[in-house]
Amino acid sequence: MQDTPMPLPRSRIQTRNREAILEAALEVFSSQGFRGATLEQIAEAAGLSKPNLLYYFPSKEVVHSTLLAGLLDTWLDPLREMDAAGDPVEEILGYVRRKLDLSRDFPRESRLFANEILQGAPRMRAVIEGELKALVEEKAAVLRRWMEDGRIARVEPVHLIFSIWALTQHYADFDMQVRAVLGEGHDPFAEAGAFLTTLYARLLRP
Amino acid sequence: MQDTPMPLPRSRIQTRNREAILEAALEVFSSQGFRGATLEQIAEAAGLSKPNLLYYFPSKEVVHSTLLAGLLDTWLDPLREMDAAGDPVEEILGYVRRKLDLSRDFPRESRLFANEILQGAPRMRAVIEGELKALVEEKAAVLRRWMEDGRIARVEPVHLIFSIWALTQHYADFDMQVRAVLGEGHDPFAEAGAFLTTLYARLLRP
DNA sequence: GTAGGTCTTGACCATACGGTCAGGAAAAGA
DNA sequence: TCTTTTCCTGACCGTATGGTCAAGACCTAC
Repeated sequence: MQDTPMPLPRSRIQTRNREAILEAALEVFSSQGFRGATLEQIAEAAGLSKPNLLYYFPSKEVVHSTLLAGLLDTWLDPLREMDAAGDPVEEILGYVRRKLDLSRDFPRESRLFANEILQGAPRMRAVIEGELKALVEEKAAVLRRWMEDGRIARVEPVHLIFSIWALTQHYADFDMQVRAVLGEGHDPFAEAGAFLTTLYARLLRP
Repeated sequence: MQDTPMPLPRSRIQTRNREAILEAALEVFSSQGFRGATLEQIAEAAGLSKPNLLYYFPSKEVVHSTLLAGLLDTWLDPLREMDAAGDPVEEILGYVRRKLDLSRDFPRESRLFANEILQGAPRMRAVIEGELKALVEEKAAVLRRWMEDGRIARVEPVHLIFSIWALTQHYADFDMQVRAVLGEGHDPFAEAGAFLTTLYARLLRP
């Protein structure tokens, strides 16, 4: 259920194959969900046989958990970077920008995460109730301070953060729908960037 | 793959059992995804045996498709109701309100839909590229008109609609995360209602 | 009541899937 | 080179799952 905590030494082959497996698993899990994915599919996408995959990871569960574990930090970093000492509107717009960039550059990771939460986060509950919640509370306090100082408009800070998650992740998770509705000749992420900048500038103007 | 178009006569038992199956299937599919759900689970939740379930529906696929088919209209109705003749801000806020009510009252339907889009909408592509796209274009034209008449601020209309989808559906699809971060003693949907009203009022003020 | 249709089920089937294992191929070390 | 360790695979196993079927229970109309 858990990878060895000790960073056991890894040969070049180990490193290469473990990476190939995780890359392939990301592709398959994010587009098929945990139960929808098969070890066969993952192994093939990684250019290995199924037993060989199971030589590097003891079970399907562990592959999935490893992927999720590596994800959260990347996902939270943009929020961590929001600096209480900076200019409020710039800091928030910067956060929106960085989060949208993640959606554009790592849509599979976003969908993997979405899949997990949709199913009730059976494998991430602890992390969400711990690390994630703590970070949100910390940053909500920063936002509240800015509001009290009259530097941005007053809105419920936690829901402000939710709105940023919802709006940015939508473009990764619902990519198919977004592109279908927009039709050809659009750059969803560029347009989203412009739209979201306007939206938050207007919302936050004191 | 498709239900009989003819509304064939149904006995009371047929009606009751088909309904029980669809209700149970909604519960299971929305929380486990298509492949994660088993006929056994659905049958049990419906109070039937597996072969009996298969007496009413020829396959798992058909149960799922039937569910999806019945969904889209409910999902699109709030947008359809947005009236070009009404007051712009009121109409848009009314749409947001109705969509948020759907998220609150039919979260399972929202998650079923989200699951489907996440996997690339293999069973809904046609409908999204047809009906959904057409409706969005129609309403985007209404919004654009309102902008040209100076009755609401100028923003990209289609992305405005996307933002409403993203923000309202987030509270259904990511319910688990929202509640975990908010902690006890919160009413996510009530708070979301207040937040979204403020957000769109400020965004749209001419 | 009873004949004819509707509904229900236990037993069964084929396949897919996660996972194991014994042994061979390939590297790495001596 | 020879030995040891790491890597890889074909064949296999047990279980879960979607789906079938023959036969019986239950309704309902006459």
